[in-house]
Amino acid sequence: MSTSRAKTRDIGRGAVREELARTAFPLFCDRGFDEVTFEELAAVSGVSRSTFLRYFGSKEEVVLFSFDPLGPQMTEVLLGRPAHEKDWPALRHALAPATAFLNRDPSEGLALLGLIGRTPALCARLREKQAGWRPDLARALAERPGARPGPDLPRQALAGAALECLTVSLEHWASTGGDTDMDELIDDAFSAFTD
Amino acid sequence: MSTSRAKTRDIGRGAVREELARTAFPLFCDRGFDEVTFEELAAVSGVSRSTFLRYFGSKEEVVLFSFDPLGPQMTEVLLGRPAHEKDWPALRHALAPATAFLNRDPSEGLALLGLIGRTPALCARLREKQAGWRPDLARALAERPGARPGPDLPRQALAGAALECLTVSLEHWASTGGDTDMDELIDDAFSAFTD
DNA sequence: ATCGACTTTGACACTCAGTATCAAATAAGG
DNA sequence: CCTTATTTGATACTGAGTGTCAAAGTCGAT
Repeated sequence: MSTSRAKTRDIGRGAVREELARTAFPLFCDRGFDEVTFEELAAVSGVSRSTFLRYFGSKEEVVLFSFDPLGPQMTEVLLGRPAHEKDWPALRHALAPATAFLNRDPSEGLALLGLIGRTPALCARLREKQAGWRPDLARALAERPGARPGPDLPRQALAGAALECLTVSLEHWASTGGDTDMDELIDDAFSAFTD
Repeated sequence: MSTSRAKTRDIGRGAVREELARTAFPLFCDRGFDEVTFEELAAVSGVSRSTFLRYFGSKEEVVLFSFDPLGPQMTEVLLGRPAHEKDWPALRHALAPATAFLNRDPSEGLALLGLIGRTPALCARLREKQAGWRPDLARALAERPGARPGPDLPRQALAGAALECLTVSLEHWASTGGDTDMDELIDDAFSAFTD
């Protein structure tokens, strides 16, 4: 069947992307994102420049594609929160996939955030990704069980603010070397709106 | 004196930038940001490609440099708010320079936001700029008259949320063709956190 | 008005990201 | 084994952004 062939192909593609990104990451950290060319990445990975470029639409994607699943995951968590829970606490719980992703291997998460933080191009692209998650979270807020109908704008604002809380918390977490608990930081950021 | 010479030089530089950007803007709107090259911009403006590039570090700057004053302006407004005013309302007032900038000529503001909205590279860069304003706003929150000392994170979160309210409001304003009042939209976004 | 120091300009060359094309290699299915 | 679809790598190209240099322009001082 053609759909199953396509499916296995995508799985293989994903695995290759992960492998290529894994070999590329140390180079970025050592020499700086801007100082590494596709040619070197290809050489280190043992494929041609053409092939490397076919797996990643841009150099930024090599670093940031691993964030892609977070948007859908956060949306799913949000939709699964109980009906009686208020929007703001529900959004707080929806950030769990992000913290889980970075806490899986904290030292690597730290290296990743550090690299992004000192590379403007990566900051910009990650923010772009986050901005793409916001409408989905807002829609999930509208569709959650027990949601009251109303205008869209406040939900967009809440979703955007929640993601911004995540951003500032991660920034602070990375700047302190990861020795504070990430979830406590996010709680602090969130509580700025409730007390 | 060398400082006054330098000052007049910077004024001249700013005027040239404004002029170059003015002639470039219609081209971007007509043909799309990515389809216009520096060579064409230079040709239309009557300067060489080299000169054009010396005035703008990147093509995105040609469109976005006009947002640069907003950060300092918003910070200044925030610092001038009365001591008894709570942080959130004060931040609401601090967004005034942004609305003023776009409402000065609404149809041009609409064209500007439209161009940005349909150009991912411009979205990303503008978000980068906004992200740069956030720490300044947070610092202003800490330094405003009557500020209570405390951890930095909540202030960063508040400042980031305020800017996000601005973003979603402008997005909504642009998507509805500018026929709703911008300040009412921002009020709606802000009130999502107070009711 | 002319000189001399400084700045701006434009021409040129260069690196690298990203796109497109095509032929050879390779894998999968019958 | 053969056919067909996919992947790969080689090559060439456009355009962004950087750097250098010599010519042109600016401005103050004499």
